[in-house]
Amino acid sequence: MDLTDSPSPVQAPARREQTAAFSPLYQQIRQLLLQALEKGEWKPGDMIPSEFDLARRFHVSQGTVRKAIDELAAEHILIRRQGKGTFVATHREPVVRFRFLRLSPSDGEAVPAESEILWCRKMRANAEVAAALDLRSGDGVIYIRRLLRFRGEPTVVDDIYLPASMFKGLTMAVLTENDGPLYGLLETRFGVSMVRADERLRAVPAAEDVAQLLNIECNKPLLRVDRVSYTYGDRAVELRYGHYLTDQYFYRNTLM
Amino acid sequence: MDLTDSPSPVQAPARREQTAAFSPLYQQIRQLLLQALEKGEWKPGDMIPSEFDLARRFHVSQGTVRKAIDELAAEHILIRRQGKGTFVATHREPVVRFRFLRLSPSDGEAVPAESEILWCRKMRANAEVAAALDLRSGDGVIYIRRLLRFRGEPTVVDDIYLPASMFKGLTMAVLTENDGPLYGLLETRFGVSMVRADERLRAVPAAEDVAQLLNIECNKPLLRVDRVSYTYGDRAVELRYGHYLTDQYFYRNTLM
DNA sequence: TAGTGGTCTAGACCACGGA
DNA sequence: CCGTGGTCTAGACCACTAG
Repeated sequence: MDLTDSPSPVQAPARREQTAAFSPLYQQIRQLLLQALEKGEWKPGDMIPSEFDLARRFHVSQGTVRKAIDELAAEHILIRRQGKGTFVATHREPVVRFRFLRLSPSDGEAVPAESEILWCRKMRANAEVAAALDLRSGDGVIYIRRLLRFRGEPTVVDDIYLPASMFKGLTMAVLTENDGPLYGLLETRFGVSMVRADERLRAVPAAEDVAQLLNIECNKPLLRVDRVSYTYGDRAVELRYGHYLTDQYFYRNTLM
Repeated sequence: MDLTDSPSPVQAPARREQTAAFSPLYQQIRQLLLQALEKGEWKPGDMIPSEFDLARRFHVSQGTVRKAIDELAAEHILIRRQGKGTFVATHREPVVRFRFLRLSPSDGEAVPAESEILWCRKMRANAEVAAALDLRSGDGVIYIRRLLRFRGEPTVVDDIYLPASMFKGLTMAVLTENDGPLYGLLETRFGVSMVRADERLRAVPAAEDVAQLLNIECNKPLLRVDRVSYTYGDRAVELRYGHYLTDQYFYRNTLM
């Protein structure tokens, strides 16, 4: 029984100042679970302890742990499997990739992307990149340009910026030998899990270099997707400019 | 105490066939609540009965009602307000509109849209419209074309198709005198609440008529948004083709 | 002060997966 | 068969709002 997290349980909610910000027990448990994930106590794909074990560890009831896990499951940070246990989500599972790559074919079946790495080099962050990644201008970043094909058709050009300090050893060779999703690589090799991303979409004319890669004429309309990805604790760890050719594919979204 | 919904409570989950599809009590309650909403028992903006009242009505515990309401609140169909009650969501609240109109300015503050109705006429559904709205080709639909401006700048052209049978009396005059959101009008005047929408985004060159309305040159890249909106029970009730000018605005999205 | 939603508990039992 | 998550209950108490 591990008590290190809370020698005197967690802050008892009963005895608190009326004026203090009220934080329910299950939210505190949620934070403790997030911290454990951040520390790497459980890795993507791992099963975490059972609800009763966690309840003992945190000195709360199983129902309270359950509610904390409910929230993390709703955020797709944890995944519950009845009869088996609760697991740390991983981008290696196709169901997760599906959430982050939102291109679907206008007709026909969805098909896995074929990725070709065109560039990978270290450089210094300009003001825009630095601002997005919460770095200082001039800090080291890894720049990756890649081309995605579906059924052999060039469809997406991605320009990706990652903080160099977090991904030491990420080279062309490493990227090329990885045949799964990029986020899967970042997870297993660097221990960084992407949990959320904000995207901004615009229609833009194709620049010359992108047009060449996609085998289209210059100035043809492309869907440009600017993405900032976050890991636990809302820490931005990736800036990505995507150019999507949407003749045969579309970006799907559900409003609720 | 109203028992009409369930003279013999709801189906007791304890005594069911192992092979039968298992539906937890709280899901059955959720369905009953949805049916009540669909019947119009509570209108958008209304407060629904308290959790304890509903528990008595359905012969279940308050906790079970609570879980049903939790789900409907997560879907933004109901809205909980601590200390006040639980309310039926309405598109008149700005917080809801914000979820369905996802354009944000590249810089500066968000600003309300000014809507100008350009067309409103009844016509017959072609195959594409009929398929999207689950109608037969040739069924009556109402076609609306409108222009949205932000700070006076023409930014969005929407072509909207609605089943005529559901929106009898929806005319140019009705649309013009309505100064709130379209979905608010459909709610209060026709009792149809939009609960969910699926969108498909592409980059396309501006057609001539749209370019004129947006005051841009022909073939300039536009973000085209095809939307199908649903009311309770996954019933499609609106097909909308939007053309967004994304020079000063972008479509925002969060991946989780 | 009353009424609403929100939290937390303890316990019983069911559904599911795997040994 | 056991261990996991999933459901349901009853009851106590807290937090928020409004009259």
